[in-house]
Amino acid sequence: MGRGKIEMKRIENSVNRQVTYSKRRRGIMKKAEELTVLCDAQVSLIMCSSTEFFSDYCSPSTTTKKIFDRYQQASGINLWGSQYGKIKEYMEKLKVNNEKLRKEIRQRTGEELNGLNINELRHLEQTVELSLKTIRDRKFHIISTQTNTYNNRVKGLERAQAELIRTWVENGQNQHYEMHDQDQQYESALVPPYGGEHLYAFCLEPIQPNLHDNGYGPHELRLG
Amino acid sequence: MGRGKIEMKRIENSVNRQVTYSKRRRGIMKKAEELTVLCDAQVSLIMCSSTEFFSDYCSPSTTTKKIFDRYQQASGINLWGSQYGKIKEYMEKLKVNNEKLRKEIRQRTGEELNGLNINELRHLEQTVELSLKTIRDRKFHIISTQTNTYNNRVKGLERAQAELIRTWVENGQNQHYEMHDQDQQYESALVPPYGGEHLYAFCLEPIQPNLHDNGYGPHELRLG
DNA sequence: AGCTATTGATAACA
DNA sequence: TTGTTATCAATAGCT
Repeated sequence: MGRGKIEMKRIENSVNRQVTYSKRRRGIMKKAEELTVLCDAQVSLIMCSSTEFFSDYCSPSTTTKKIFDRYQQASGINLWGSQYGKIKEYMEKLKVNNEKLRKEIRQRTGEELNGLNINELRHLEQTVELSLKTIRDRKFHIISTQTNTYNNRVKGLERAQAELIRTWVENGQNQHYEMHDQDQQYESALVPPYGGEHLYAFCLEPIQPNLHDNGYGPHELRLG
Repeated sequence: MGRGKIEMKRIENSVNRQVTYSKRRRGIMKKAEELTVLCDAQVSLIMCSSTEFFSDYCSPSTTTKKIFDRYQQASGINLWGSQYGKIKEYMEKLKVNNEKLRKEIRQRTGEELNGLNINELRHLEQTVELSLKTIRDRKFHIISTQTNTYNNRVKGLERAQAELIRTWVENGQNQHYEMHDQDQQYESALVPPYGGEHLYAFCLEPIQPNLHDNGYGPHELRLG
Protein backbone atom coordinates (compact mmCIF):
# COMPACT_ATOMS: atom_id res chain seq x y z
CA MET A 1 0.00 0.00 0.00
CA GLY A 2 2.40 2.53 -1.25
CA ARG A 3 3.80 3.65 -4.53
CA GLY A 4 4.22 0.05 -5.40
CA LYS A 5 3.63 -3.40 -4.01
CA ILE A 6 6.55 -4.91 -2.13
CA GLU A 7 7.56 -8.49 -1.68
CA MET A 8 6.82 -9.95 1.72
CA LYS A 9 10.36 -10.66 2.67
CA ARG A 10 13.07 -9.00 4.73
CA ILE A 11 13.94 -5.58 3.34
CA GLU A 12 17.62 -5.88 2.55
CA ASN A 13 18.51 -2.21 2.52
CA SER A 14 18.95 -1.45 6.20
CA VAL A 15 17.98 2.19 5.94
CA ASN A 16 14.77 1.36 4.17
CA ARG A 17 14.19 -1.35 6.73
CA GLN A 18 14.49 1.10 9.58
CA VAL A 19 12.27 3.67 7.92
CA THR A 20 9.64 1.07 7.18
CA TYR A 21 9.89 -0.16 10.75
CA SER A 22 9.21 3.29 12.18
CA LYS A 23 6.32 3.93 9.91
CA ARG A 24 4.72 0.57 10.36
CA ARG A 25 5.32 0.64 14.10
CA ARG A 26 3.23 3.77 14.31
CA GLY A 27 0.63 2.19 12.06
CA ILE A 28 0.25 -0.96 14.12
CA MET A 29 0.09 1.01 17.34
CA LYS A 30 -2.68 3.08 15.90
CA LYS A 31 -4.50 -0.09 14.95
CA ALA A 32 -4.06 -1.42 18.47
CA GLU A 33 -5.47 1.73 19.96
CA GLU A 34 -8.39 1.70 17.55
CA LEU A 35 -9.16 -1.90 18.40
CA THR A 36 -9.12 -0.96 22.06
CA VAL A 37 -11.44 1.98 21.65
CA LEU A 38 -13.84 0.70 19.01
CA CYS A 39 -14.27 -2.81 20.30
CA ASP A 40 -13.70 -2.30 23.98
CA ALA A 41 -10.84 -4.79 23.79
CA GLN A 42 -7.63 -5.08 25.72
CA VAL A 43 -4.46 -5.18 23.73
CA SER A 44 -0.85 -5.73 24.64
CA LEU A 45 1.72 -5.13 21.96
CA ILE A 46 5.47 -5.33 22.31
CA MET A 47 7.77 -4.72 19.38
CA CYS A 48 11.49 -5.07 19.12
CA SER A 49 13.28 -3.75 16.07
CA SER A 50 16.21 -5.52 14.47
CA THR A 51 18.40 -3.06 16.37
CA GLU A 52 16.94 -4.20 19.70
CA PHE A 53 14.85 -1.10 20.17
CA PHE A 54 11.68 -1.87 22.12
CA SER A 55 8.32 -0.19 21.95
CA ASP A 56 5.02 -1.20 23.40
CA TYR A 57 1.38 -0.39 23.50
CA CYS A 58 -1.03 -1.39 26.19
CA SER A 59 -4.69 -0.60 26.54
CA PRO A 60 -5.56 1.86 29.30
CA SER A 61 -6.86 0.49 32.58
CA THR A 62 -4.57 -2.50 32.44
CA THR A 63 -0.94 -3.49 32.07
CA THR A 64 0.97 -5.73 29.75
CA LYS A 65 1.70 -8.02 32.66
CA LYS A 66 -1.96 -8.32 33.63
CA ILE A 67 -2.97 -9.16 30.09
CA PHE A 68 -0.18 -11.66 29.81
CA ASP A 69 -1.14 -13.36 33.08
CA ARG A 70 -4.79 -13.44 32.19
CA TYR A 71 -3.91 -14.89 28.83
CA GLN A 72 -1.88 -17.64 30.40
CA GLN A 73 -4.73 -18.55 32.67
CA ALA A 74 -7.34 -18.34 29.98
CA SER A 75 -5.37 -20.39 27.50
CA GLY A 76 -4.73 -22.99 30.18
CA ILE A 77 -8.35 -23.30 31.20
CA ASN A 78 -10.86 -22.17 28.62
CA LEU A 79 -9.33 -21.92 25.29
CA TRP A 80 -6.75 -24.59 24.88
CA GLY A 81 -9.27 -27.20 23.73
CA SER A 82 -10.81 -25.13 21.00
CA GLN A 83 -7.43 -23.90 19.90
CA TYR A 84 -6.15 -27.39 19.44
CA GLY A 85 -8.24 -28.09 16.36
CA LYS A 86 -7.28 -24.83 14.80
CA ILE A 87 -3.64 -25.49 15.36
CA LYS A 88 -3.88 -28.85 13.71
CA GLU A 89 -5.70 -27.29 10.81
CA TYR A 90 -3.02 -24.65 10.52
CA MET A 91 -0.36 -27.29 10.49
CA GLU A 92 -2.17 -29.17 7.79
CA LYS A 93 -2.17 -26.05 5.68
CA LEU A 94 1.54 -25.63 6.28
CA LYS A 95 2.15 -29.22 5.29
CA VAL A 96 0.06 -28.90 2.14
CA ASN A 97 1.91 -25.76 1.23
CA ASN A 98 5.17 -27.50 1.86
CA GLU A 99 4.19 -30.30 -0.46
CA LYS A 100 3.19 -27.78 -3.10
CA LEU A 101 6.59 -26.16 -2.91
CA ARG A 102 8.31 -29.53 -3.13
CA LYS A 103 6.24 -30.39 -6.17
CA GLU A 104 7.25 -27.18 -7.85
CA ILE A 105 10.86 -28.06 -7.23
CA ARG A 106 10.38 -31.58 -8.53
CA GLN A 107 8.87 -30.19 -11.69
CA ARG A 108 11.68 -27.74 -12.14
CA THR A 109 14.12 -30.58 -11.55
CA GLY A 110 12.39 -32.74 -14.08
CA GLU A 111 11.62 -35.43 -11.49
CA GLU A 112 7.87 -35.18 -11.77
CA LEU A 113 6.82 -34.38 -15.30
CA ASN A 114 4.10 -36.93 -15.83
CA GLY A 115 1.19 -34.77 -14.82
CA LEU A 116 2.06 -32.00 -17.26
CA ASN A 117 0.61 -31.55 -20.69
CA ILE A 118 2.59 -30.12 -23.53
CA ASN A 119 1.53 -26.54 -22.87
CA GLU A 120 2.74 -26.75 -19.33
CA LEU A 121 5.93 -28.45 -20.38
CA ARG A 122 6.67 -25.71 -22.87
CA HIS A 123 6.08 -23.05 -20.28
CA LEU A 124 8.23 -24.90 -17.78
CA GLU A 125 10.98 -25.28 -20.35
CA GLN A 126 10.97 -21.57 -21.03
CA THR A 127 10.98 -20.72 -17.34
CA VAL A 128 13.88 -23.01 -16.57
CA GLU A 129 15.74 -21.79 -19.63
CA LEU A 130 15.41 -18.24 -18.37
CA SER A 131 16.58 -19.26 -14.91
CA LEU A 132 19.61 -20.95 -16.41
CA LYS A 133 20.47 -17.80 -18.28
CA THR A 134 20.21 -15.72 -15.10
CA ILE A 135 22.46 -18.13 -13.24
CA ARG A 136 25.02 -18.13 -16.04
CA ASP A 137 25.07 -14.37 -16.18
CA ARG A 138 25.73 -14.24 -12.49
CA LYS A 139 28.48 -16.82 -12.78
CA PHE A 140 30.24 -14.88 -15.51
CA HIS A 141 29.90 -11.75 -13.45
CA ILE A 142 31.65 -13.45 -10.55
CA ILE A 143 34.32 -14.93 -12.78
CA SER A 144 35.14 -11.56 -14.22
CA THR A 145 35.28 -10.08 -10.73
CA GLN A 146 37.70 -12.79 -9.66
CA THR A 147 39.83 -12.16 -12.75
CA ASN A 148 40.06 -8.50 -11.91
CA THR A 149 41.10 -9.35 -8.39
CA TYR A 150 43.94 -11.49 -9.68
CA ASN A 151 44.92 -8.89 -12.24
CA ASN A 152 45.22 -6.32 -9.53
CA ARG A 153 47.19 -8.62 -7.28
CA VAL A 154 49.59 -9.40 -10.12
CA LYS A 155 50.03 -5.76 -10.97
CA GLY A 156 50.78 -4.98 -7.33
CA LEU A 157 53.39 -7.72 -7.12
CA GLU A 158 54.94 -6.63 -10.40
CA ARG A 159 55.36 -3.15 -9.06
CA ALA A 160 56.88 -4.52 -5.86
CA GLN A 161 59.22 -6.69 -7.89
CA ALA A 162 60.32 -3.82 -10.07
CA GLU A 163 61.05 -1.83 -6.95
CA LEU A 164 63.11 -4.69 -5.47
CA ILE A 165 65.08 -5.12 -8.67
CA ARG A 166 65.79 -1.42 -8.75
CA THR A 167 66.97 -1.52 -5.14
CA TRP A 168 69.20 -4.51 -5.71
CA VAL A 169 70.69 -3.14 -8.88
CA GLU A 170 71.48 0.08 -7.08
CA ASN A 171 73.21 -1.92 -4.32
CA GLY A 172 75.71 -3.47 -6.74
CA GLN A 173 76.10 -6.38 -9.16
CA ASN A 174 77.52 -8.92 -6.70
CA GLN A 175 74.03 -10.01 -5.60
CA HIS A 176 72.94 -10.73 -9.12
CA TYR A 177 72.46 -14.47 -8.72
CA GLU A 178 70.28 -14.24 -5.65
CA MET A 179 68.07 -11.73 -7.27
CA HIS A 180 67.59 -14.06 -10.18
CA ASP A 181 66.54 -16.85 -7.82
CA GLN A 182 64.03 -14.60 -6.14
CA ASP A 183 62.67 -13.69 -9.49
CA GLN A 184 62.16 -17.26 -10.55
CA GLN A 185 60.44 -18.19 -7.33
CA TYR A 186 58.19 -15.27 -7.73
CA GLU A 187 57.29 -16.21 -11.25
CA SER A 188 56.47 -19.79 -10.46
CA ALA A 189 54.38 -18.84 -7.48
CA LEU A 190 52.42 -16.23 -9.28
CA VAL A 191 51.79 -17.43 -12.76
CA PRO A 192 49.53 -20.40 -12.12
CA PRO A 193 46.52 -18.57 -10.70
CA TYR A 194 46.94 -15.91 -13.30
CA GLY A 195 47.26 -18.22 -16.32
CA GLY A 196 44.20 -18.96 -18.39
CA GLU A 197 43.55 -22.61 -17.54
CA HIS A 198 44.55 -22.35 -13.95
CA LEU A 199 42.29 -19.45 -13.16
CA TYR A 200 39.48 -21.92 -12.77
CA ALA A 201 41.39 -24.48 -10.81
CA PHE A 202 40.21 -23.17 -7.48
CA CYS A 203 36.63 -24.03 -8.15
CA LEU A 204 36.85 -27.43 -9.74
CA GLU A 205 35.83 -29.39 -6.69
CA PRO A 206 32.07 -29.64 -6.57
CA ILE A 207 30.20 -28.36 -3.59
CA GLN A 208 26.76 -29.41 -2.46
CA PRO A 209 24.57 -26.36 -2.11
CA ASN A 210 21.44 -26.53 -0.04
CA LEU A 211 19.40 -27.78 -2.94
CA HIS A 212 17.54 -31.01 -2.50
CA ASP A 213 17.43 -30.96 1.23
CA ASN A 214 14.64 -33.37 1.78
CA GLY A 215 13.31 -31.28 4.60
CA TYR A 216 11.74 -34.08 6.51
CA GLY A 217 13.03 -32.90 9.84
CA PRO A 218 9.78 -31.40 11.07
CA HIS A 219 7.94 -34.66 10.63
CA GLU A 220 9.86 -36.17 13.46
CA LEU A 221 7.48 -34.56 15.86
CA ARG A 222 4.02 -35.98 16.04
CA LEU A 223 1.01 -34.60 17.80
CA GLY A 224 0.39 -36.99 20.51
CA MET B 1 -11.57 2.77 5.64
CA GLY B 2 -14.86 1.34 4.74
CA ARG B 3 -18.11 2.49 3.28
CA GLY B 4 -17.94 5.45 5.57
CA LYS B 5 -15.79 6.98 8.24
CA ILE B 6 -16.61 5.89 11.76
CA GLU B 7 -16.19 7.77 14.98
CA MET B 8 -13.33 6.64 17.12
CA LYS B 9 -15.39 5.53 20.06
CA ARG B 10 -16.80 2.32 21.41
CA ILE B 11 -19.21 0.70 18.94
CA GLU B 12 -22.45 0.49 20.88
CA ASN B 13 -24.15 -2.23 18.85
CA SER B 14 -22.63 -5.37 20.29
CA VAL B 15 -22.98 -7.44 17.13
CA ASN B 16 -21.22 -4.81 15.07
CA ARG B 17 -18.63 -4.56 17.78
CA GLN B 18 -17.90 -8.27 17.60
CA VAL B 19 -17.76 -8.28 13.81
CA THR B 20 -15.45 -5.33 13.76
CA TYR B 21 -13.31 -7.00 16.39
CA SER B 22 -12.90 -10.12 14.27
CA LYS B 23 -12.05 -8.23 11.17
CA ARG B 24 -9.62 -5.85 12.80
CA ARG B 25 -8.05 -8.62 14.81
CA ARG B 26 -7.08 -10.36 11.59
CA GLY B 27 -5.85 -7.08 10.17
CA ILE B 28 -3.61 -6.24 13.08
CA MET B 29 -2.18 -9.75 13.14
CA LYS B 30 -1.31 -9.46 9.50
CA LYS B 31 0.38 -6.18 10.24
CA ALA B 32 2.34 -7.79 13.04
CA GLU B 33 3.50 -10.57 10.78
CA GLU B 34 4.44 -8.10 8.07
CA LEU B 35 6.45 -6.04 10.52
CA THR B 36 8.22 -9.21 11.58
CA VAL B 37 9.07 -10.29 8.08
CA LEU B 38 9.80 -6.99 6.40
CA CYS B 39 11.77 -5.36 9.19
CA ASP B 40 13.26 -8.40 10.87
CA ALA B 41 11.55 -7.36 14.09
CA GLN B 42 10.14 -9.34 16.98
CA VAL B 43 6.54 -8.74 17.86
CA SER B 44 4.34 -9.97 20.64
CA LEU B 45 0.66 -9.19 20.43
CA ILE B 46 -2.07 -10.29 22.80
CA MET B 47 -5.66 -9.26 22.32
CA CYS B 48 -8.68 -9.83 24.48
CA SER B 49 -12.13 -9.06 23.15
CA SER B 50 -14.86 -7.54 25.27
CA THR B 51 -16.18 -11.10 25.62
CA GLU B 52 -12.90 -12.24 27.14
CA PHE B 53 -11.75 -14.11 24.05
CA PHE B 54 -7.98 -14.09 23.74
CA SER B 55 -5.80 -14.21 20.66
CA ASP B 56 -2.12 -13.73 20.18
CA TYR B 57 0.57 -13.34 17.62
CA CYS B 58 4.24 -13.89 18.19
CA SER B 59 7.14 -13.65 15.79
CA PRO B 60 8.86 -16.88 14.83
CA SER B 61 12.11 -17.73 16.59
CA THR B 62 10.83 -16.38 19.87
CA THR B 63 7.89 -16.57 22.22
CA THR B 64 5.57 -14.08 23.76
CA LYS B 65 7.06 -15.01 27.07
CA LYS B 66 10.61 -14.38 25.93
CA ILE B 67 9.71 -11.03 24.51
CA PHE B 68 7.77 -10.15 27.59
CA ASP B 69 10.62 -11.25 29.84
CA ARG B 70 13.17 -9.39 27.88
CA TYR B 71 11.02 -6.31 27.90
CA GLN B 72 9.84 -6.28 31.46
CA GLN B 73 12.39 -8.52 33.12
CA ALA B 74 9.77 -9.52 35.60
CA SER B 75 7.42 -12.44 35.26
CA GLY B 76 8.21 -15.49 37.36
CA ILE B 77 5.33 -17.48 36.00
CA ASN B 78 5.75 -20.43 33.70
CA LEU B 79 2.50 -22.03 32.86
CA TRP B 80 2.91 -22.54 29.17
CA GLY B 81 1.80 -26.09 28.68
CA SER B 82 4.45 -28.41 27.40
CA GLN B 83 2.18 -29.40 24.53
CA TYR B 84 1.69 -25.84 23.49
CA GLY B 85 5.41 -25.31 23.38
CA LYS B 86 6.05 -28.42 21.37
CA ILE B 87 3.40 -27.69 18.82
CA LYS B 88 4.58 -24.16 18.37
CA GLU B 89 8.07 -25.45 17.94
CA TYR B 90 6.86 -27.90 15.32
CA MET B 91 5.11 -25.17 13.46
CA GLU B 92 8.21 -23.07 13.57
CA LYS B 93 10.09 -25.90 11.96
CA LEU B 94 7.46 -26.14 9.28
CA LYS B 95 7.66 -22.43 8.65
CA VAL B 96 11.44 -22.49 8.50
CA ASN B 97 11.32 -25.42 6.15
CA ASN B 98 8.83 -23.59 4.02
CA GLU B 99 11.16 -20.67 3.77
CA LYS B 100 14.02 -22.98 2.87
CA LEU B 101 11.99 -24.47 0.03
CA ARG B 102 11.08 -21.04 -1.20
CA LYS B 103 14.71 -20.07 -1.13
CA GLU B 104 15.67 -23.08 -3.17
CA ILE B 105 13.08 -22.10 -5.74
CA ARG B 106 14.31 -18.53 -5.76
CA GLN B 107 17.83 -19.79 -6.40
CA ARG B 108 16.72 -22.08 -9.17
CA THR B 109 14.77 -19.20 -10.64
CA GLY B 110 17.77 -16.95 -10.43
CA GLU B 111 16.00 -14.47 -8.18
CA GLU B 112 18.33 -14.88 -5.23
CA LEU B 113 21.86 -15.50 -6.39
CA ASN B 114 23.73 -13.03 -4.24
CA GLY B 115 24.60 -15.41 -1.44
CA LEU B 116 26.23 -17.98 -3.72
CA ASN B 117 29.92 -18.28 -4.44
CA ILE B 118 31.21 -19.47 -7.75
CA ASN B 119 31.35 -23.14 -6.79
CA GLU B 120 27.75 -23.08 -5.78
CA LEU B 121 26.78 -21.17 -8.89
CA ARG B 122 28.51 -23.72 -11.08
CA HIS B 123 26.76 -26.56 -9.36
CA LEU B 124 23.44 -24.77 -9.61
CA GLU B 125 24.04 -24.13 -13.29
CA GLN B 126 24.74 -27.79 -13.92
CA THR B 127 21.70 -28.87 -11.95
CA VAL B 128 19.38 -26.51 -13.77
CA GLU B 129 20.92 -27.46 -17.08
CA LEU B 130 20.19 -31.10 -16.35
CA SER B 131 16.64 -30.25 -15.35
CA LEU B 132 16.16 -28.38 -18.59
CA LYS B 133 17.37 -31.36 -20.54
CA THR B 134 14.97 -33.67 -18.70
CA ILE B 135 12.08 -31.33 -19.38
CA ARG B 136 12.98 -31.08 -23.04
CA ASP B 137 13.25 -34.83 -23.41
CA ARG B 138 9.84 -35.19 -21.90
CA LYS B 139 8.45 -32.53 -24.20
CA PHE B 140 9.81 -34.24 -27.28
CA HIS B 141 8.48 -37.52 -26.02
CA ILE B 142 5.01 -36.03 -25.77
CA ILE B 143 5.30 -34.37 -29.14
CA SER B 144 6.28 -37.62 -30.79
CA THR B 145 3.45 -39.40 -28.99
CA GLN B 146 1.05 -36.82 -30.29
CA THR B 147 2.47 -37.21 -33.76
CA ASN B 148 2.04 -40.96 -33.61
CA THR B 149 -1.50 -40.51 -32.44
CA TYR B 150 -2.23 -38.35 -35.44
CA ASN B 151 -0.38 -40.71 -37.74
CA ASN B 152 -2.45 -43.60 -36.51
CA ARG B 153 -5.65 -41.65 -36.83
CA VAL B 154 -4.74 -40.71 -40.38
CA LYS B 155 -3.82 -44.28 -41.28
CA GLY B 156 -7.09 -45.52 -39.82
CA LEU B 157 -9.07 -42.98 -41.80
CA GLU B 158 -7.12 -43.78 -44.93
CA ARG B 159 -7.95 -47.43 -44.55
CA ALA B 160 -11.60 -46.59 -43.96
CA GLN B 161 -11.59 -44.36 -46.99
CA ALA B 162 -10.03 -47.02 -49.18
CA GLU B 163 -12.66 -49.44 -47.98
CA LEU B 164 -15.43 -46.94 -48.79
CA ILE B 165 -14.02 -46.31 -52.21
CA ARG B 166 -13.81 -49.99 -52.88
CA THR B 167 -17.42 -50.45 -51.78
CA TRP B 168 -18.64 -47.54 -53.84
CA VAL B 169 -16.75 -48.61 -56.89
CA GLU B 170 -18.18 -52.07 -56.56
CA ASN B 171 -21.68 -50.54 -56.36
CA GLY B 172 -21.31 -48.74 -59.68
CA GLN B 173 -19.94 -45.52 -61.18
CA ASN B 174 -23.05 -43.32 -60.75
CA GLN B 175 -22.07 -42.24 -57.20
CA HIS B 176 -18.66 -40.98 -58.26
CA TYR B 177 -19.33 -37.31 -57.59
CA GLU B 178 -20.51 -37.75 -54.01
CA MET B 179 -17.54 -39.86 -53.16
CA HIS B 180 -15.29 -37.11 -54.37
CA ASP B 181 -17.01 -34.63 -52.06
CA GLN B 182 -16.52 -36.87 -49.08
CA ASP B 183 -12.93 -37.18 -49.97
CA GLN B 184 -12.36 -33.44 -50.01
CA GLN B 185 -14.09 -32.86 -46.73
CA TYR B 186 -12.00 -35.55 -45.19
CA GLU B 187 -8.79 -33.99 -46.41
CA SER B 188 -9.56 -30.50 -45.17
CA ALA B 189 -10.61 -31.76 -41.77
CA LEU B 190 -7.62 -33.91 -41.25
CA VAL B 191 -4.64 -32.17 -42.70
CA PRO B 192 -4.35 -29.17 -40.42
CA PRO B 193 -3.51 -30.96 -37.18
CA TYR B 194 -1.26 -33.34 -39.07
CA GLY B 195 0.66 -30.73 -41.05
CA GLY B 196 4.02 -29.55 -39.74
CA GLU B 197 3.20 -26.02 -38.62
CA HIS B 198 -0.23 -26.79 -37.35
CA LEU B 199 0.84 -29.59 -35.15
CA TYR B 200 1.91 -27.01 -32.61
CA ALA B 201 -0.99 -24.68 -33.00
CA PHE B 202 -2.93 -26.19 -30.14
CA CYS B 203 -0.32 -25.26 -27.58
CA LEU B 204 0.52 -21.69 -28.42
CA GLU B 205 -1.48 -20.11 -25.67
CA PRO B 206 0.63 -19.91 -22.52
CA ILE B 207 -0.54 -21.54 -19.35
CA GLN B 208 0.37 -20.54 -15.83
CA PRO B 209 1.54 -23.60 -13.94
CA ASN B 210 1.49 -23.58 -10.18
CA LEU B 211 4.93 -22.08 -9.97
CA HIS B 212 5.34 -19.09 -7.75
CA ASP B 213 2.32 -19.57 -5.62
CA ASN B 214 3.01 -17.14 -2.88
CA GLY B 215 1.79 -19.55 -0.27
CA TYR B 216 0.12 -17.17 2.08
CA GLY B 217 -2.83 -19.43 2.66
CA PRO B 218 -1.55 -20.91 5.88
CA HIS B 219 -1.00 -17.55 7.42
CA GLU B 220 -4.68 -16.86 7.52
CA LEU B 221 -5.04 -18.85 10.65
CA ARG B 222 -3.46 -17.58 13.77
CA LEU B 223 -3.09 -19.09 17.12
CA GLY B 224 -5.77 -17.77 19.29
C1' DA C 1 -19.63 -15.58 5.62
C1' DG C 2 -18.68 -12.81 0.90
C1' DC C 3 -18.85 -8.18 -1.64
C1' DT C 4 -17.58 -3.29 -2.96
C1' DA C 5 -17.31 1.56 -2.13
C1' DT C 6 -14.47 4.05 0.66
C1' DT C 7 -11.26 5.38 3.77
C1' DG C 8 -6.67 4.28 5.54
C1' DA C 9 -1.81 2.98 5.40
C1' DT C 10 2.39 3.41 3.24
C1' DA C 11 6.53 2.81 -0.51
C1' DA C 12 8.87 5.75 -3.14
C1' DC C 13 10.31 10.14 -3.73
C1' DA C 14 11.59 15.00 -2.58
C1' DT D 1 14.51 12.82 8.79
C1' DT D 2 9.94 14.52 7.97
C1' DG D 3 6.47 15.45 4.57
C1' DT D 4 3.99 14.47 0.25
C1' DT D 5 1.48 11.65 -2.94
C1' DA D 6 0.35 7.86 -5.96
C1' DT D 7 -1.01 3.25 -4.94
C1' DC D 8 -2.10 -0.67 -2.61
C1' DA D 9 -4.64 -2.58 1.44
C1' DA D 10 -8.09 -2.77 5.15
C1' DT D 11 -12.59 -2.57 6.21
C1' DA D 12 -17.79 -0.49 7.18
C1' DG D 13 -21.96 -1.28 5.70
C1' DC D 14 -24.78 -4.63 3.22
C1' DT D 15 -26.45 -9.01 1.73
